[in-house]
Amino acid sequence: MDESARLMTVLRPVRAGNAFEETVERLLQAIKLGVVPPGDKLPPERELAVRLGISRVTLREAIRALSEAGYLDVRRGRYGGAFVTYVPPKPDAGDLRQAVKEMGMAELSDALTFRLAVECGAAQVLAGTELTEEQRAVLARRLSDLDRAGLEDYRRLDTAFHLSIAELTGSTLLATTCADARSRVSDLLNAIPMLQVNLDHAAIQHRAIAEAILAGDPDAARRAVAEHLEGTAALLRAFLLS
Amino acid sequence: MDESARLMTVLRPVRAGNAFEETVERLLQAIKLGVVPPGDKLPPERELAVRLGISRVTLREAIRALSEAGYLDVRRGRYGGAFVTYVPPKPDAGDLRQAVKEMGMAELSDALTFRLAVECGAAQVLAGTELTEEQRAVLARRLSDLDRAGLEDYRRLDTAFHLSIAELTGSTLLATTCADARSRVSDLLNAIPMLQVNLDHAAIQHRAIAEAILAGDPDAARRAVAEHLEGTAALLRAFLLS
DNA sequence: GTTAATTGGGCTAGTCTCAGACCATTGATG
DNA sequence: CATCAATGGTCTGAGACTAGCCCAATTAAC
Repeated sequence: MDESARLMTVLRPVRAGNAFEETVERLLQAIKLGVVPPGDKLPPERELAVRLGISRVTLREAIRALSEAGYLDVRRGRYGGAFVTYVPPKPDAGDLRQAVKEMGMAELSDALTFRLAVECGAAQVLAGTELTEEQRAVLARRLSDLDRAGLEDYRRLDTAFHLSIAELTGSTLLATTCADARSRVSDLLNAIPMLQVNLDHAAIQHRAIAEAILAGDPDAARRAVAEHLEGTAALLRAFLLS
Repeated sequence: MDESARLMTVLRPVRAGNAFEETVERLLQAIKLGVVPPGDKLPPERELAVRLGISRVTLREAIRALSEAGYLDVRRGRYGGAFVTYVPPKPDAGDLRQAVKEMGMAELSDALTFRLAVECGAAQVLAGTELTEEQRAVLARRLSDLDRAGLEDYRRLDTAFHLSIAELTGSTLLATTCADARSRVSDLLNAIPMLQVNLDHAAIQHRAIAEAILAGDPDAARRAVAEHLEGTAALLRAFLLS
């Protein structure tokens, strides 16, 4: 609360790391968020390097690192590419404690608060928008995909549902921010055991979120998202103490 | 709404530009948000370079560029430094149209949506928190500073009030995101003429925001911020058409 | 089989960026 | 008026990053 708190905020590091490190982070985000699902491959190196705005050399270093770490399987030749081999580890409370330990409690709390704010904001904005039939269909589709998901695909489709809300606002900034917020907690979410009672509960909350948005009720949308995310956060704390 | 919208979102450029360009952006943000007010100086080069995580050479290039552009006055010797000379230009509808033209309508709409979402999210989160006496005092202080502000300081203190809300949540991520969102529209806000009737209106809205937060009412806080920002956005559009 | 298209693998010369050392200037203080 | 601490100004050698080019492997299609 210092007068110069804003100095710390604005005059923070310009770059989070070198190009190699940032590229690894970004690819890991694509993999862990399920943007490129297991079995699919990344775009060709030349194209990907252009998209990411880095040289192919740097991109290849990042891909090699992820390949050695077991996230990718790189194959040469036509119809080759960097195939995603990563599948989220089975939920485990030990992994969870380990992940939180590496992260630190302050950072965890920061990440959870951040996610709560931006996802509530996105839902509220979307609920306050006149939606086209196509937009409504996309949202409904994501919800039904999630409802029908098996345990294998649950996390990926859950991510897809949540991120779709931000994407449907049409704001690129908001979409990237929500993706960033989600990826900061994705390892933790993956470590939470998936009990049927919790899944049922989440399904009801997801439906409430979609309905509030479709009904054009920003307050209800905000409340529904807040309730859902606070429930998830509580679950996380519970398994941390177990 | 394409299935691969998420590919575009995640596999976007890793870096917004080279170190020099990003540093100029960041310093400009500090100056335009009033984090370093006119007449004050930036931290010494050596210290600033460490904070920004860049070399002194690169930092000096950025400072020289801003100095040549008239934002800074650099003086040597003990008690020297890079002094901020920038004062926001007088509001002008022509400047506004010019700024919007450079920005593009799509980007403008993105920035406004983004700001709406993150600032509402921050207010909602803060309202849902048990506030200490110190936190309440900071918020009240920022509000009264703004109420007593002259036209000279109005924008800077308005920024301070808005950013304090995010800072008080204790989330660094949220604070930096709100600062980023604000700086994307700060040139536009500066170009809006400050009519007394609008200032009076804004003062009432600011008070409503603070009261909702202090009362611990997330829905009211969200609504108050949304109303305030939508009012500002409407004002902006009005002057764009004038 | 042969071919051709696609994709990963690797090299090089040039530019950007960095860390660290040293120089030049200023002005408060004794 | 001499001193000295704080600050900007400058240089250099090393490492990171890039653009562009060509090579190697793979496989569908003929």
